[in-house]
Amino acid sequence: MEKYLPLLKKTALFEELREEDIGSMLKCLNAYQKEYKEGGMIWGEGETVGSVGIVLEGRVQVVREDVHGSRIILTEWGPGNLFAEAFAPAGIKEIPVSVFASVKSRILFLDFGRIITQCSAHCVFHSQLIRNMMRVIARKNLILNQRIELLGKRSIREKLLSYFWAEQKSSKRTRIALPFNRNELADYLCVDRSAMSRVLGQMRREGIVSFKKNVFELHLKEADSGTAF
Amino acid sequence: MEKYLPLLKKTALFEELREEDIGSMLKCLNAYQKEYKEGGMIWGEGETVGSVGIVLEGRVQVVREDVHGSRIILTEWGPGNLFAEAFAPAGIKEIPVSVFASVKSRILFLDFGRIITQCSAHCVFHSQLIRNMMRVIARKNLILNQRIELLGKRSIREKLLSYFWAEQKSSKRTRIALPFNRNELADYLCVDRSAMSRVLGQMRREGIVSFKKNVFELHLKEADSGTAF
DNA sequence: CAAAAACGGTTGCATTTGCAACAAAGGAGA
DNA sequence: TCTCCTTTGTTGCAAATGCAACCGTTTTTG
Repeated sequence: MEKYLPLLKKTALFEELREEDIGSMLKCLNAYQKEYKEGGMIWGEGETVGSVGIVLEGRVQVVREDVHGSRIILTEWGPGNLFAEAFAPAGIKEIPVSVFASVKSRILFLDFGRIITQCSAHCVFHSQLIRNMMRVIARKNLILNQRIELLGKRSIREKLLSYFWAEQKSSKRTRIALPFNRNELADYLCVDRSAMSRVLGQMRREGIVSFKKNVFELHLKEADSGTAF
Repeated sequence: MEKYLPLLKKTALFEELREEDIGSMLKCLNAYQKEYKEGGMIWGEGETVGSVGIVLEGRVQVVREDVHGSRIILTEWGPGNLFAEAFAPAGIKEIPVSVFASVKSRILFLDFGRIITQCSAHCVFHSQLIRNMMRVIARKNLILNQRIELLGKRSIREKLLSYFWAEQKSSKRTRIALPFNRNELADYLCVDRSAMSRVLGQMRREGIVSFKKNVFELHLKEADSGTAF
């Protein structure tokens, strides 16, 4: 466990807490780890969930399957990120989504009830933890709003560009390694894979992106977007 | 103010608190009201916001304008609902959205800092208030996820049907009065207004919806959806 | 009351998209 | 190495969508 303390210290949930305190808090939060292989299901739709997950290694996808079998990737998270943090505080019993490990992953689970309940006098960090939890959920809220904006774009091209810009901005690199293969990217942007492939090909021929496998490079600044459509 | 106490008691923020306590809490939270006329701007994109809003009367729309001028209605709230509750806890200074009153509205503002700060010993309700605040934000999180799912639908028809079903389910009526005119509905579903109008016309001719102005009736249960596409 | 603005529907047309089927390329395992 | 399976790109085609323009109706406003 010690191995992951530096990572945990950097997560939003443990912000402003000291590394040496986190260890003792984890016990207080009934923490346990579990490993998942690629494609392994962490939670299935309809399950009852009372804990939050933190990605220690690997990546997870929060997914929802339509009645018609069409699949949408709601969110995707890598190391240091929390997931399923909103269900318990919202009073949701059966979660409306499934969560998968998209690659071999190691997940840390924390008892949600313990996070928001002031335990005993000696655990003085709880109020900080609650504040942090609120911040985590609030930030996720903003991320979801950005996602809504992305999905509101009218064309595949705009969705791709918006997504690339956002990734570029957050990673601060021009070359970005997407956490998706083409199928997953299409499910994330909510478009048809082959149609997306066609648009990607057009954009490549026009010289505004280049890519190889899941590594993309954008030869267009956001400021140029006026010329892109 | 007393006039609105019954409404406030029913809001998620004051859940499990007694009506007579809410009055004194409002002072503690620096509460003040303001009235807006139809179309009045409550906050503009880029403004600094440290308070949360509660709709007392009327309706508000949280909106974001694209660079190209295309407009998307992120969320829409009526009496009893909170808005802008995520910015302050997320540490956002300049809000990335605008908020309008879509009809004549009366808004109650609460100082966010005061909500999450344990004030003094005599205000014993604060921990309940913080728990409630977390629940509010978490629930909104789920609502945003539903919105993402809606926008993930591939056709205007599916978006319309999903929206109608959701409205029907939450209002528990077959006839639903939408809080949108056609332009706004299109901006909410992120589609072209005239294209939407065309699809609505088709659906009407097929007999699966009827509508007059903003009152819609759906002659199709969700279970029938297999036949609808 | 009259003019202006807002609203909602319609239509033609070019483009985009979804869908299905197939082909090429790459990887994993026997 | 060969085979099988997954991934990615391509293509034809019908259908859906965005866009722009226009028109009739309703609502607002001076």
